[in-house]
Amino acid sequence: MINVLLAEDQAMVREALAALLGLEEDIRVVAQVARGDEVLQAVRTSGADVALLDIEMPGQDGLAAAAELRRAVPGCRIVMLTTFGRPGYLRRAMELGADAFLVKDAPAAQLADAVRRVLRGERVIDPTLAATALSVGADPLTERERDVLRAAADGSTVSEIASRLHLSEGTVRNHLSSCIGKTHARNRADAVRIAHENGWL
Amino acid sequence: MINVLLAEDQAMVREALAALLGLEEDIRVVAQVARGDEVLQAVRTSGADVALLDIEMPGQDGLAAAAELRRAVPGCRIVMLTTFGRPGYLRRAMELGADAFLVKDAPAAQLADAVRRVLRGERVIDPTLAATALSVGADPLTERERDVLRAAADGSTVSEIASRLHLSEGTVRNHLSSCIGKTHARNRADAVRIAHENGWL
DNA sequence: TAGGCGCCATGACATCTGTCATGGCGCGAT
DNA sequence: ATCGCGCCATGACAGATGTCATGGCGCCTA
Repeated sequence: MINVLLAEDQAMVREALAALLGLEEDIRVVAQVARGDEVLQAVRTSGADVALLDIEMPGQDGLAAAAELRRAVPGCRIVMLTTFGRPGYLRRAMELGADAFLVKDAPAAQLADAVRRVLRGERVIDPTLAATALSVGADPLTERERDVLRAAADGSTVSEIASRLHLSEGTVRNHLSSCIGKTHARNRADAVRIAHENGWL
Repeated sequence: MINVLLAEDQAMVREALAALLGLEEDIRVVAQVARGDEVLQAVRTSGADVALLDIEMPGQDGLAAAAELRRAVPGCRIVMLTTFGRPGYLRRAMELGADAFLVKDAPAAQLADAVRRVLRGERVIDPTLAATALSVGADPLTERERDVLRAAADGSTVSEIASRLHLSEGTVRNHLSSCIGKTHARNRADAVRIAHENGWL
């Protein structure tokens, strides 16, 4: 019997996935959480063999939760399950040591399949997604450039970003200009969009 | 026995929801589609009593599908099911004559509950969401302003938008300025964000 | 039929943005 | 110990953006 923990913030989706996994004879959902920062605790008390982690979650995102889990409970297998097949997500998940990466677009049968396979020591990744992730390349932005671009993502002006990050306006403009260049964007908003789609923010 | 059609583009979520509804004694999922433009056809051939429609879907969004369905098969109940509780979505769904509006954040039990209730002629809406939708007010943008703002959403420049919509650059700037004023935004990107969050795009 | 409004346009203006050159500081690698 | 690079900053410039006044056209409504 495989013990699975389910981490997903949308209650209806989470419980639906639990119902789906419940149909399998050899799988049992032993814990459910809605926040990233509750994953570790729940894995410990439930003794789950596999953690199924969504990425977009409050508290702490699924990638951070995976990193924490990998350190604290190395024996627990990690399956990332996300709406968005952003190349950067896949890359970060793999660097963190996740065992599988699934998108919610995939047929439901792949879920139970992935759970069984990671438990046998296999790693499960959509080949198409892997290919695009490799072709897109790694995040070209520096730490600080990411900070600034994130701060610009909601439509803030340069002066607002500058005061929020305690920088001069010139520095903010320089960082943004650099982001625009590195992402091959036409302007700030375009750079935000591209970075977002690639999973760099 | 209640016959339900499920329209949701993410296969894993769709099949999970089907599994969830399948646990109910009195509910049967008789059709599943992944695109908005396949809803009507599927309702007709399956003879579903209730259509469960996601909003974000390829082909045609769930709201358009609901409008089409309401006209062609008035007897079929409509339950909107969406990730985002955007006020504009709720408002449009209600104006279209949807019978229920659920967000995926809600507990799973509400799904089957809503299906049963709409079949008894009730309308089901989250009261909190209804309150915010009313307080936010209706979409203040004109048809054309929405077009222009949509075209600006991907970070396009004024000249690109102008040529795409066959307008002069001045007109585009005027429309955008008007959008910024009506949404109380600080600039174009902010206006896009606000309109998006409110479900106006 | 007169007014209101959406839509399109022009021109002028102030401001914001994006780019570039330049330079200082700190850190890690060769 | 020198080089490269991330990081921060300044100043200057061109071009993009946002605002405003103004006006024409068509449509609907009072």
